[in-house]
Amino acid sequence: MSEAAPAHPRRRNDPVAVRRRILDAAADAFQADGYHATSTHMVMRLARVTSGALHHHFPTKKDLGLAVIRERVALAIEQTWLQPVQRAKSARAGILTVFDRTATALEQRGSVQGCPLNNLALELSTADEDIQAALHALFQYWQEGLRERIAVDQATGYLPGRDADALASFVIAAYSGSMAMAKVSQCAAPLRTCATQIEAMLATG
Amino acid sequence: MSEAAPAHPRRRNDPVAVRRRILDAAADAFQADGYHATSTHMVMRLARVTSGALHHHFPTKKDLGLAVIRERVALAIEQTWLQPVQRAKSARAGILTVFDRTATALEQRGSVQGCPLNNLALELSTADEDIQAALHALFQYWQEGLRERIAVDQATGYLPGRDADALASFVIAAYSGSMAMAKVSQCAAPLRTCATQIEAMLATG
DNA sequence: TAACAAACAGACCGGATACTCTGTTTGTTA
DNA sequence: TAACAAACAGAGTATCCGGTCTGTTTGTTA
Repeated sequence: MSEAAPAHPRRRNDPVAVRRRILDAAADAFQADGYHATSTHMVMRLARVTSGALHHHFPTKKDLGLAVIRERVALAIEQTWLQPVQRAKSARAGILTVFDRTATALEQRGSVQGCPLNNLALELSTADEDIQAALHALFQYWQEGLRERIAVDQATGYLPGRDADALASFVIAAYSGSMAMAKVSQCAAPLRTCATQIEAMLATG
Repeated sequence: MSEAAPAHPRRRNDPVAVRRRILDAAADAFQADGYHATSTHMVMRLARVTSGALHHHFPTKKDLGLAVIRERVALAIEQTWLQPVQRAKSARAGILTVFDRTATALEQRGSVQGCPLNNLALELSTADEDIQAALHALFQYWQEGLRERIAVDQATGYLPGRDADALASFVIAAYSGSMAMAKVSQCAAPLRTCATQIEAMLATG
């Protein structure tokens, strides 16, 4: 009477939406404060859900962590790395675009929280086998996406060199490391420096 | 009667030795499990000290963390990076030696715990101002040591290029990032790959 | 419409965690 | 030798944290 039913009738609180709220809140909190420093109570508050709801969707904190890695961190890599690199006119241009976008975003944001994958990777990869496996899979996904694009450019003559996989690994390492330095120094300079070096490297081959 | 007094008489339990034991235990535990995942109780057990002793030397866990960063992690950087690079016949040779030694050590060790500075940096640099400052100072110390050596090589013609500081920053970023990847993949391959790329880079300039 | 299960709400709990506090030994100093 | 403080020993505590458990609403299905 007071509320109109949606076109496709659903439960009062859409469980999919609740699950998404929890995942968003957890991803934000893990990114800002780290996994261990984030309490489930904090996630409940941020997502505006009760303990019952949280544990209905994610029985344990580890389940929540795994879901964040597989559904949020993976998405971040897809969107900030793989898609730009695939859509750019060259692997080199794509990589430099990602560095530039990231640095610019950090400068505008004011604070640097770092790369979500690296943050969780360094904190958790030695703690739990399942989480380590999930993180490892993401790094491989990242590297494989980059490798493919580099291989395309090499085939069409845009890039010299031979070992596309090594180059992909190196680019990811340089990005991860410069993000770590940016986080500690709270400025984007290490990222810009890194981009310049990689630019020169991909030019001379 | 049952115990002989030392040459220079001291208290029964040398407080300096106790402090060192605590610091060693904490450094190991932080490196293996991370700061938040390590409880003060665990540090007490590993160092074989009581709560009274621990809190006498380090009133809070944060004090302990700061001391580990300033007295243990700094030492690690000095010993594994700065000294080898300074003593090598060239910056390039020194850098490659460090990569090779690290990779070899990891291969022999079987497990990869990562770079202690990076581990703590990504976990804590956004959490506490004092700790962030200590970590930042260490990165600068590292970068400055590398920069000096690179500048020397450039002056004597061993290395081309101009911006020694940018190069130092890049090398540290690449090392940090490849250590992160090594930790997640639990193998030294990313380090070896990274070393090869840097070798080529420093050769062609 | 009766049975059933998904989706919570929210009180409750055992254990852990960082830290405190009091007492005691021991070396130093006045 | 008396006073004092460093260097603990170890019991105790407030708080928090992840997780459980029971009850209730609500949509679906037979």
